[in-house]
Amino acid sequence: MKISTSGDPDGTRAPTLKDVARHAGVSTATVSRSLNQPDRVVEETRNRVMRAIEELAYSPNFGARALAARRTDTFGAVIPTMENAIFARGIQAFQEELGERGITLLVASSSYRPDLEEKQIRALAARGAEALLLIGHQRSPSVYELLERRRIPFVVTWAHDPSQPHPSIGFDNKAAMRNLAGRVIELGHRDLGFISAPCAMNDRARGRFEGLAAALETGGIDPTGLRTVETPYSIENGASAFETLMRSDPRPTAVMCGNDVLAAGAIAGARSLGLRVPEDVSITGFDDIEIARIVTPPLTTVRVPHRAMGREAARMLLQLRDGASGLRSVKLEADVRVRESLARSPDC
Amino acid sequence: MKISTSGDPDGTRAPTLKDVARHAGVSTATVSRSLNQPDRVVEETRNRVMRAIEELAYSPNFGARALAARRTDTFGAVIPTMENAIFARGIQAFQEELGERGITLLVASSSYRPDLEEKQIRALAARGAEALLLIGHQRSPSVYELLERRRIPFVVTWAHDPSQPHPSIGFDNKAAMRNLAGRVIELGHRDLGFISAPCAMNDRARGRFEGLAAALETGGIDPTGLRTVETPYSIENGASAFETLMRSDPRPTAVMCGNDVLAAGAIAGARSLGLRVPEDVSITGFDDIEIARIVTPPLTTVRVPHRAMGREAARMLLQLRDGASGLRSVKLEADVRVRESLARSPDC
DNA sequence: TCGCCCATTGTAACCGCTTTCATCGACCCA
DNA sequence: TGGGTCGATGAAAGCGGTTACAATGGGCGA
Repeated sequence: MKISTSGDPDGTRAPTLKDVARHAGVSTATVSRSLNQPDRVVEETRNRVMRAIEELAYSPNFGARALAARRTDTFGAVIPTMENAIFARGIQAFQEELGERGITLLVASSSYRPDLEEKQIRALAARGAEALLLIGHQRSPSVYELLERRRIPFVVTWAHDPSQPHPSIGFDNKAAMRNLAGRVIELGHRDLGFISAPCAMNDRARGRFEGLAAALETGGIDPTGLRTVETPYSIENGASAFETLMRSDPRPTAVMCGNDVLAAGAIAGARSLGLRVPEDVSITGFDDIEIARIVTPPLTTVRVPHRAMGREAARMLLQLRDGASGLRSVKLEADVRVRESLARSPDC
Repeated sequence: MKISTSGDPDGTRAPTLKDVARHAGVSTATVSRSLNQPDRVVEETRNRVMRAIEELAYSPNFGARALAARRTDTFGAVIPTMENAIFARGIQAFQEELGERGITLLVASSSYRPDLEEKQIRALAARGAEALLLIGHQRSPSVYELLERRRIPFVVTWAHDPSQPHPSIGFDNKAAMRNLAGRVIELGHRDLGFISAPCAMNDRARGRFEGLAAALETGGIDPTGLRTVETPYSIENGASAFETLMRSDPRPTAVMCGNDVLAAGAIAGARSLGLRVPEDVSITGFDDIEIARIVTPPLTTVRVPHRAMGREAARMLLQLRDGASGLRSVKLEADVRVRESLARSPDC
């Protein structure tokens, strides 16, 4: 057993290209080529190298490789939360699409906090992310400036707003909510409650609110009668917001929620108040995540094109990274899914 | 405006330390110090440097920094899936604990596939992960060998099995399931169904199965009467497995599930078969994730110490990274949570 | 047999950063 | 006033890879 000559008597240090080269009796260039351009190395040599790699349990240092090759084959995504499944399906599709192209995805979450989002974006940039997926349009101009200056292509998802300057792949939150609210109103509901995510710095939440407001106007309902509670996404918050709304007078006959998680909480809240859904009160959600189908009764909600967004975002980012420019935003459809949690108003 | 002298007429290249140094009229060493040991640089100089950093929208290249400093301050975790919330809370706690120590977490998922898990572990190692969190004991010896040779400390979570050679932080899946099954049997259930995750390469799933088998034996019930379906975790699979089980004769009066996701599916399946839970059939889950409380009826399940596992894993890994050795496995408690989905057998 | 070409491999510069060591003054005390 | 000390800064050597370019030698045609 030969003792390593470079100060590491312990054997503690991870093996490097140089170690492999020495072990195989070739130069570092040959090892590198064996790994990256196998056909440029004659088979016998390559086998020797591979054996050395095996024997030393070598794996290349990603940072060093990225540094030398000026290529990371890494994309990033910053999503508001991983705690519930809102973004899971979309990110999964995004990842699958990238994986097929040999690209690794780094996912970070911002907890819906703009400052953390900026930090995460910087961290991903520092780690060499060559393109980024972001959620929603709204963020500090300094972030856009950073991305611009670092020439990091990005795409906004989960929203579609042609008035925004940045390319996006998503759906019209406002229109979707307007449709859904239209259905609710058609069923005779006049006293509505709304449980929303905090709208500050969340254009999706705001869009949904505006959609609801627009539907009220169209339906000839006084928008000042709308009771709204803003609360972060969670089952518990949904339940307690629901209970708050139910204490208002007149009591809502339908409670619409900014997403399915809040709506699931609302259903739980209804149960604990002894109210039947939808006989006593209708409840709607948004997103059509798995939870929507398993609560009792199943939720009327808006089906969001999760997987399509992820897939399209991947395609667009790949093109952008490869130098494409002037790509157009993609608008996907988000349609209403009627299930049992919505029924005619008991007041009718 | 001074034109950069190093071949980058486009300004395309991300700014480097050198650019900042030149812009601020100092050496690269000073810039580096301003960032990493601010007190070793006189205030006026530091301000100049910071301004330059700001103006150039500089952020350090992580790979290069790691390379030079031989430190990444990055830990990794490989979990089987991100699609449902099984691991979300634990990982969240893990991340929080690490974040307080200035450590970044990289999370990868293996889709319950050993080959992918190994690949992800290698990828994390290549990215410089200084310690790893893994789920369950069972994996190829070559993985353990790799970790050993690369001297990457790791900890196994979501399982506790003192007979295993590697340190773990978790609970006894078998004992927990045995307890739960004991309750079920006490309530008079004799004909049981079990919906399990695929047991191959999943020691947690197998432990749960063994716990159930042990409880049957203790209860004097013929284990060959147990109907089992193995299926990957998902609501849909839970529902169809439930329907399969309900076609067996004698029909189970209680269906136990390997986790809450399958159980939620089972409840949905019961609904679509027109069966009442728990009057016609009892259903139990495992994990006590959010979903357990919001399905109707709420699930009887096993409360898993998600956050404690994540927190303890972080602490142990920090110690291991800092050279500690001989740390002992930690056994946490996982106790039964009785809710309405479990009732006395209708056969009684 | 000689010379040329090309496939194969090696040499060494460089990627962006940290860190050791040397340098340079300013300041203090004798 | 001279010498020693010490804090601030700079020069330069790597960290572990990739790759342009050079060197080598075997095969082939004339």
